[in-house]
Amino acid sequence: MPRSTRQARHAAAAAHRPVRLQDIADSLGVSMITVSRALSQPHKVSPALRERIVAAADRMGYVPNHSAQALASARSRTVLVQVPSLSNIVFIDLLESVGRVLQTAGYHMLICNTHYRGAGDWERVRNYLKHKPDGLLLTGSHLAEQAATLASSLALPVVFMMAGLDDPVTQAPELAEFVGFSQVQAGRAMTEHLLAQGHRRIAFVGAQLDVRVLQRHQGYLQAMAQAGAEPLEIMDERPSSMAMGASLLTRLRQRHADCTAVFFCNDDLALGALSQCHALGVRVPHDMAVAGFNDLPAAAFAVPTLTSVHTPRARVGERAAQRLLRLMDGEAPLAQPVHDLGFELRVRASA
Amino acid sequence: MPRSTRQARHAAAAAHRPVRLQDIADSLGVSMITVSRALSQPHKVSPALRERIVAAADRMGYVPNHSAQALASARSRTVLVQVPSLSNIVFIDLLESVGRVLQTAGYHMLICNTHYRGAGDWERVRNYLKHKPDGLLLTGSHLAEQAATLASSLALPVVFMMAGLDDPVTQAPELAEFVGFSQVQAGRAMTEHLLAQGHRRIAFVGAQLDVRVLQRHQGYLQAMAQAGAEPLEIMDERPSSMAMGASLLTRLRQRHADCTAVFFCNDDLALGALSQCHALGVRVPHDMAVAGFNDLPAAAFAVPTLTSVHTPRARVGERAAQRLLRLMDGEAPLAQPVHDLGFELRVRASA
DNA sequence: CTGAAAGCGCTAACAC
DNA sequence: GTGTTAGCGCTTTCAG
Repeated sequence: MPRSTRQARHAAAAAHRPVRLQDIADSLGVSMITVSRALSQPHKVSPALRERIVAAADRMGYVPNHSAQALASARSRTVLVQVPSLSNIVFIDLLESVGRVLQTAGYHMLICNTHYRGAGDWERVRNYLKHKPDGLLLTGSHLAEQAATLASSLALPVVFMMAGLDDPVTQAPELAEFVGFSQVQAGRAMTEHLLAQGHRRIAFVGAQLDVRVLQRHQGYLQAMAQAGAEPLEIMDERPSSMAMGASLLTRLRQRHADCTAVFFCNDDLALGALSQCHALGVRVPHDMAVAGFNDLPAAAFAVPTLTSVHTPRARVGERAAQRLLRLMDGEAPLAQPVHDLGFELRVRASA
Repeated sequence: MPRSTRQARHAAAAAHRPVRLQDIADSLGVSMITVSRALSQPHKVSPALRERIVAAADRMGYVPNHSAQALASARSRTVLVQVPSLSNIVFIDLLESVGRVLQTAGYHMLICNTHYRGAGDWERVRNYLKHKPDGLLLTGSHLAEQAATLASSLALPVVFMMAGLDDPVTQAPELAEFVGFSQVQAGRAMTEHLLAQGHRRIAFVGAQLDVRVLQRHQGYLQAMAQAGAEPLEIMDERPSSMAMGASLLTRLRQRHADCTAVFFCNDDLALGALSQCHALGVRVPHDMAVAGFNDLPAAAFAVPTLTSVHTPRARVGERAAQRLLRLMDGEAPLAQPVHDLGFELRVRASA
């Protein structure tokens, strides 16, 4: 930092130095610790004094110093929440509900966006550990192994969201639980729905091939195999988007002209495809049935309305946060640490 | 905390106590401060020693304690970012780009979701000040006044996002800048476009009436007044959504049957309305022209494609973060502290 | 280039 | 119910 800056900063600080506990204590002629208690453990201070202290703190504009609190108490009241992306509404809903629960409990949320880096995810998460979170909320079981080494050595509770239902995680941390639903079963259920409609030439189209997409794909394969139908797939690693859905639909029509139904790994792709069908004059579902996954708000308003799998994102976040709060409170993990919140097929006009 | 819990925690901590600078120093027979410097100001330590220290830190699994760093250095390397909602993609895009810039610069982001509380927003923000952020990124000028008192007394730099272009903020903090575009002008431009198409009976439909929506409405009113057209409005305080758009469209048709064009305050409403038009057999744009605002990805894929105003959200976040970094670095605010990043009309099929 | 001393603001533990 | 003492892990002086 340049010299002049430091001086300026110092001058400002000197002019308006933040109020500390000691300042309040001095102004009232009591000890600092009493002020501390009055503010954070009110029942330990006599009502009369407590009131005077709270009033003084208010008047003087006291703002606690979180770093000092965390350092002295060895509790940061902070939870590290990892998500692979902010562009996917699934994770936004997760963050929203997690945030609500944690906020109510007086915890703050540190968000780590790993940008779908896959293998590099852990490095990102690691970078946030310096904040000494009291607990971890992770999406995706691919972090389980590393989290295990870390969390068990630090005795840090972890809850995995949207994971652990399909691949019973062997390397999981001791203080861990899992909240989600079975992506495999969900993929399977949708495929079975399409089969039940009489379709045999059913394609699976995936993009942004992360763990969850591959699991849905597995479910698709299982259902197709069981029905003795030949799988038709288009898998593209590039990020998912409506534009991508439109272009994949075109590719699908070229590559598998006889295909009568398509199961997209998410609604963004499906919605883009729906739009492309309209543009190409492909009638949905008459010429081609289209299904998605996640049940975005837009699915029910598409033309035609989109058949999809509704996933309990908000409830996953809520439950995960609630469980983590208990674990951070010292409770032992449940004997059955896997919470299956299920999913629902939403059959609409497109398939 | 129950007694047993505390003991368990303590036992675990004793077993695997986190590595401190002192531990590394001891293992190498140097002083703690040298280790500190080797890790955070490498140029101040001889290359040979530095290398040994870094290796040891790595081997021992050292993780710095952010609270201790912040407390000792009086810099938290944390930025408080306030958004009114996570359900609105506008703010997600903002967070995404802000996050990218800050992460690169080694800052962490503390997200404060104020849930469109309006007047209560400041209380929420206040609650995060205990983390002693080095800077503030706020959305909405309604926080300017309170931020001014606070920030100037704390010498905290602030950048306002999506604000300050319409209502020259008088009470702004000294160390403040503004990044956004004129919502009023944007609302006006869209209305003028509809007027230019020959429409006279143009309605404005708003929901979730926050500052920005009201500003767009102002622009609409200005354009209508200038054209000598009578304004038709439906304003609903409830949260915005596609479902709400559908129901507001119905209400509009009932209340103003002769209306030929409608300007929705955002794309969510407009997309829901488009769907409802389809359901009601209202041909767009023939029977009714429909326009939105924000240019969501879905706008270009709607049927028919949706005319909207494209807003530079990602660029706003990026610029705001960049400017805040400079301010936190001690630079003086620009003489012209208002950054107008403009907007673009995206004329498509619906209007 | 390296080190010693002091202290950031707060809370845990133990008095009284 | 209130106070005293000590220390959390690190960085900032200021010395050499």
